[in-house]
Amino acid sequence: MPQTPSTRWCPTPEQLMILEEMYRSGVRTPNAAEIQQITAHLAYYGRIEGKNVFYWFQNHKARERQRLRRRLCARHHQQQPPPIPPPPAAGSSAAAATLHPAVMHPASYAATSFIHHPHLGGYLGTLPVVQHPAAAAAAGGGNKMATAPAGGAAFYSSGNNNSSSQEDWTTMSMEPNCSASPGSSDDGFPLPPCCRRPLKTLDLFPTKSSTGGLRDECSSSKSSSCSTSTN
Amino acid sequence: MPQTPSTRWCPTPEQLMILEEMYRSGVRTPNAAEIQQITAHLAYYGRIEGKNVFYWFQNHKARERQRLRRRLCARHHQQQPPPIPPPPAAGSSAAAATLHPAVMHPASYAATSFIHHPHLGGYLGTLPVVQHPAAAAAAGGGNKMATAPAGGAAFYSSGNNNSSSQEDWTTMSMEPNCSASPGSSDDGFPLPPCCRRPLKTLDLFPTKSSTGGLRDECSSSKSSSCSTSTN
DNA sequence: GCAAATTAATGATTTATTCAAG
DNA sequence: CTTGAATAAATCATTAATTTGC
Repeated sequence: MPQTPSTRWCPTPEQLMILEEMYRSGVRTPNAAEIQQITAHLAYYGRIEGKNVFYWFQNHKARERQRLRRRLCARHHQQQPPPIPPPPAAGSSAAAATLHPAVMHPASYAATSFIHHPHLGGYLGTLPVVQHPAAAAAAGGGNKMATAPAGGAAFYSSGNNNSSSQEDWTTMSMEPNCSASPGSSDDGFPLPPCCRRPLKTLDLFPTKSSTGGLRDECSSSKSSSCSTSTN
Repeated sequence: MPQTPSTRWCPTPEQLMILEEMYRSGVRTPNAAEIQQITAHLAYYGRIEGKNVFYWFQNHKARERQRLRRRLCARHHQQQPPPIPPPPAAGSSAAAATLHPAVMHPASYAATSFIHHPHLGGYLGTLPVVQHPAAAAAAGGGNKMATAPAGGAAFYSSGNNNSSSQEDWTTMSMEPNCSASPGSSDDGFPLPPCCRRPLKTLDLFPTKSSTGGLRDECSSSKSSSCSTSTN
């Protein structure tokens, strides 16, 4: 085995820099098409797959939030506010810009601001800052791709029986052969936009408790499941 | 628009029956290839996509567990065990079989029992009961498909800018053009099986608190969570 | 008997948690 | 310890049941 078939992706510094820049620019949950673009561009700097990009944003978002919570909680506990409350990544006071209020309507994403960053000249310029993946639903493709969007992550099953898993089931939308809701329209299912609202996507500090608030995090040992209060 | 372009999949009774039968047979997290098979077969009874199958198993598993937890908790609280603890769907006393201990090793799935059910003559017979998606990793494909498995769910971004999102990024694994770990092996990435163990997958009753124990569930409050409150 | 209003189920997404590689 | 990868839990949102008023 020549060059260590590492099991997991090791982002190169360039890749990382670009990703972080994008994150700071507001990209949080790129959809399939965007991930594809990003992957293609980052591939110039080293091996990378779409799922890596997806996971990176997923993890980065989650851990940023986690870090913030932990920090906040610590401050709240020991009354010792650290100098920089929420320093996102490498930015100035991008705290307000890092995460948009997320109250925009999905339909507006399609035409949302295009970012022009020095580091990412021309690249990010072609990538609309889409906060919510569901946004594109408003665009409504014409073919089945619209119905069966594009693919996803999670459940990266390493799917390979020796069977033929060439095509991707995520994009597979089949039509009935006999009866039961005769979806005859081949290009049918215009996918009624039904513009999903931003879903909430709790920005950083959900106001709605809903278990997703700020669980323990701060309680030194993870065992104490935030048992201090009501729970 | 002829026939109600419903935004979400409405399983036909036949589809539902088959799915439940499969679930009862032990199928919990089919991998991409299996989902593809299932989808293809179910498509005979009505429109269906791969993601629908994925989501169905995901939800069914989660809600079965939830139901059990809730029930157990209720029983523990009011000391009044209900007559039929977990009557899954159309099954007999499948309670014990509904949820396997999930301690089997992934590698063993590949050769696990093939099911022959009266209702599913010949169909389920061709589908190995794979519990954990990672199982197939042991089989090891040969090409890039092995590296970028097959696709997933979650983050079904309805991905369609007007851009070209034809191909799926989930299967997209790119090679560097210049340097940085020149993954030259075209069929490379033997994908070291590294058979993931079931992850713990807190079976039903996690012993490790970790917040994921059995939160409220049973606590009367949080009623309905539907329309009356929060929203 | 039907149709609007409510409630219960459940399909679809997002977030949190966990494991393990480096 | 950091972080990529993966799964489970929580949440949102829509559809089907069910109820209620006429």
